[in-house]
Amino acid sequence: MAKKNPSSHMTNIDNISNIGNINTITKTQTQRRMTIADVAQLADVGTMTVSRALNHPEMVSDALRQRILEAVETLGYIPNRVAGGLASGSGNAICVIVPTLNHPVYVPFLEGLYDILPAAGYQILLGTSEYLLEGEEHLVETFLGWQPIGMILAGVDHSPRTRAMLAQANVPVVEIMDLTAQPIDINVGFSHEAVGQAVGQFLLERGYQQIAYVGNRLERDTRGMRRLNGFSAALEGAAACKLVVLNRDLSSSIQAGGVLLGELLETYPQTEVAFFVNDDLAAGALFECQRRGIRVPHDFAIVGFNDQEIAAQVNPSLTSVSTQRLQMGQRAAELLLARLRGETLLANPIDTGFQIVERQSTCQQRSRDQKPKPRRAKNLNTVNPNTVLKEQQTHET
Amino acid sequence: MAKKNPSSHMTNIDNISNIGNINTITKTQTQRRMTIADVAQLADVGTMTVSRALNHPEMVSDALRQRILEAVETLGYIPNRVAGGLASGSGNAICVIVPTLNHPVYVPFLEGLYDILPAAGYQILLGTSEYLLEGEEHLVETFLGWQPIGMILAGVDHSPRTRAMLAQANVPVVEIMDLTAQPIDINVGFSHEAVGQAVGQFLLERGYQQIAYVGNRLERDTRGMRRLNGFSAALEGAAACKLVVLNRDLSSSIQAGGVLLGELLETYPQTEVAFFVNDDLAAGALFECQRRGIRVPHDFAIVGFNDQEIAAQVNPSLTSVSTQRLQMGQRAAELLLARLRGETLLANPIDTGFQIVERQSTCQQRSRDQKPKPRRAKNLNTVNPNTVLKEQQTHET
DNA sequence: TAACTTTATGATAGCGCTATCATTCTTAAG
DNA sequence: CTTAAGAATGATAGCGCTATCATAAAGTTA
Repeated sequence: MAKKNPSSHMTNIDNISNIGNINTITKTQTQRRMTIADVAQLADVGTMTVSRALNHPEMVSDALRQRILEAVETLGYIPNRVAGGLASGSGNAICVIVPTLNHPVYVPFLEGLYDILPAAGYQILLGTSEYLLEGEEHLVETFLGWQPIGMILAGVDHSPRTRAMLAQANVPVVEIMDLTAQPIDINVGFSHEAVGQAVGQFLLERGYQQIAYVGNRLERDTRGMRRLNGFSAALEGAAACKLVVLNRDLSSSIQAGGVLLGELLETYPQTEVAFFVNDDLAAGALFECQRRGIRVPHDFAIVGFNDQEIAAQVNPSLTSVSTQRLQMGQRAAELLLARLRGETLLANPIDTGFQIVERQSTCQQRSRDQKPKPRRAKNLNTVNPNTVLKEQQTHET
Repeated sequence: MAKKNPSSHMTNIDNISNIGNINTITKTQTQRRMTIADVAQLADVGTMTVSRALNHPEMVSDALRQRILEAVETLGYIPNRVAGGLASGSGNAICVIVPTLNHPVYVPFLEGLYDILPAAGYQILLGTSEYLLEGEEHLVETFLGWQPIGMILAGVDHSPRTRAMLAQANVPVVEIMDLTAQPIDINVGFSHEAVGQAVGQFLLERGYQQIAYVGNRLERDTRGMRRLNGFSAALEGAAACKLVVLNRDLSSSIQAGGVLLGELLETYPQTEVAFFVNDDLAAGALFECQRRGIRVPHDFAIVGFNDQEIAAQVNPSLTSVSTQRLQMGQRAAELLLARLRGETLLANPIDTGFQIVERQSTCQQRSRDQKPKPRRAKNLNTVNPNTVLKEQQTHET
């Protein structure tokens, strides 16, 4: 086959752009933005009446409200919330800090927030700390300048200055995705130690002994670290059991999973099962196994974390730990709103729990010498991946 | 094996929370937030000097600046940007509207923005339109109330009212992810028609005739629709060629890909290749093929869109169309900043182009009766997935 | 030394809005 | 018919900051 020209494409922009001389800086008329005074004048009322008509309609007579709304329409007036916030002494910004957007885990959580907070009239300011405490500190400082009425932080580890600023700002704070005995204020999450413990227990019960924990940038990933602690604690009891930890500095992703698997098998070829810090890594490891002809779970078993969609969909499907991410976001938002309304929070550190979802990438009973046939993966997609019991039944064939 | 108790875990919250009577509403001292006046008083200067010391340090003598910074430190003063923005007449918010966070495509794009804009001192307000023009309209209205100095919108389709509001607000606008002949202002993206065209051409060249386009919520997905238009146009020329379109209302995801594949094969069993609206769907279809024992690409070929990481990592790897998402975000941010600085933009509709990345899920030359052996997928992960030519060489064996 | 810059600082007046209180106009009660 | 109570509206004074101009202090030139 002849070498093809590289399939790179650019539309002919000339054809598209030579429509007119748009796009130079021809924003001519610097028309003043409409203010509440303009509306008041047009409707022949005072500014306060306009303000009321928009914010407390019930306080204004029908006739005037009608006239005012017409004026608003005519002028295309949009209230300046910055000024409004300043005048009323309380803005409506809620600041949210997550480690990264790059990891699909934070997305459902954010969705939970975006479902609720904007609908309640609040504006979300989002920032990413890149897993750095200093990043978080800097964001908190910046965000506080926006006079937020609430803050939502992923994680319970914060620099002292972060804590100091939050304390002084006197703003409701929700810490999320993790559980701590000393929350700053509100705390919604689950215990990562407990996850590690449970998975360790789970693997022991299934007869695994040569066990690996595979992470990525664990120095920064305090939650991954905490799972490791629980994991390691669970395995400590078992005498025959050996735990190795592999940790590298790759940008966490599917491909990294493949790379890490390669390293793991080179360094510790006797490893029977690996618990990965997330499902992307686990999936990457699985794909690499497929390429190398390693049978999963027979030759090598895989456990992921987060129960992302990919875990349920690959073949063999991945055993993982499901967490209530959307729910965490929603609960965080609800609790914050409740606090803003001045309500007393009954239970505070809220444990949203987790579930080990057992799928095909781990054996139900590891038998050291026997060679069980790989399981058929047929019709898995008709099984609702959200129901643990069903999925477990699948394995009971 | 005995039925295990469902592996659901909750940490004992009582153990954790009964540390003290934190967490009732015990935010006692409603200490007034520090203002610039407090700093001025402590440093024994005027408020303007404080303002200058913080915003234009070079205008203040060393001695005073020193004293002021100390006072700031002592009081833990954080400037109120809301008030500052109001006073100076120009805020520093930049509003960004994307269809969803749920789709990994928008994440690298947002990263591009978050790389550049906050570093330049701007605050990003992010909103999701959920693929609805009314959603976008509502967000634009809300956002304009924050007196943004710039807006970045995904897509070039907007409701008339959205356009009107943007026009009246007189704010620089960047439309992104798509290309149009009539941009509102700045436009960075690529042509989805051209993508469809190119993929159609690509498949024809490889000898495919029974071709499907598989989408999800195409009514809303104007860009997917536009790719379909280009695709269909490209196939129109070929006489023997038949195009079927499958479109459902599922929440786009890997699982949906499997479902859609099932439907496609039931309804049009003779289909040879399907072009999916995104890689998640394509991957889901691939996994379903694996479960059904359908050989890809021999029995059925798959083309995805977006060149997400999963496309390169699954086995067989997926042919897809790569787009410059991170770059689009960065360019958008840069162009917006340039415009804010008052610079003239040379080229305006900027076409960031695209590339068809040929991988293992499509045959290089479809031979209707011959049965080529499935290709080995070995060592694919040593190939840099960002380099098209290398990947194509892989196929030239 | 007078006249003129230059540099550093402060006083003042808003930015666009809303909280508050005063005023007017109704309506009900005595 | 008077008075009290309520409902609707407006005038005013800030919210915390910065633009602007005025002022004071210091340096420069002839």
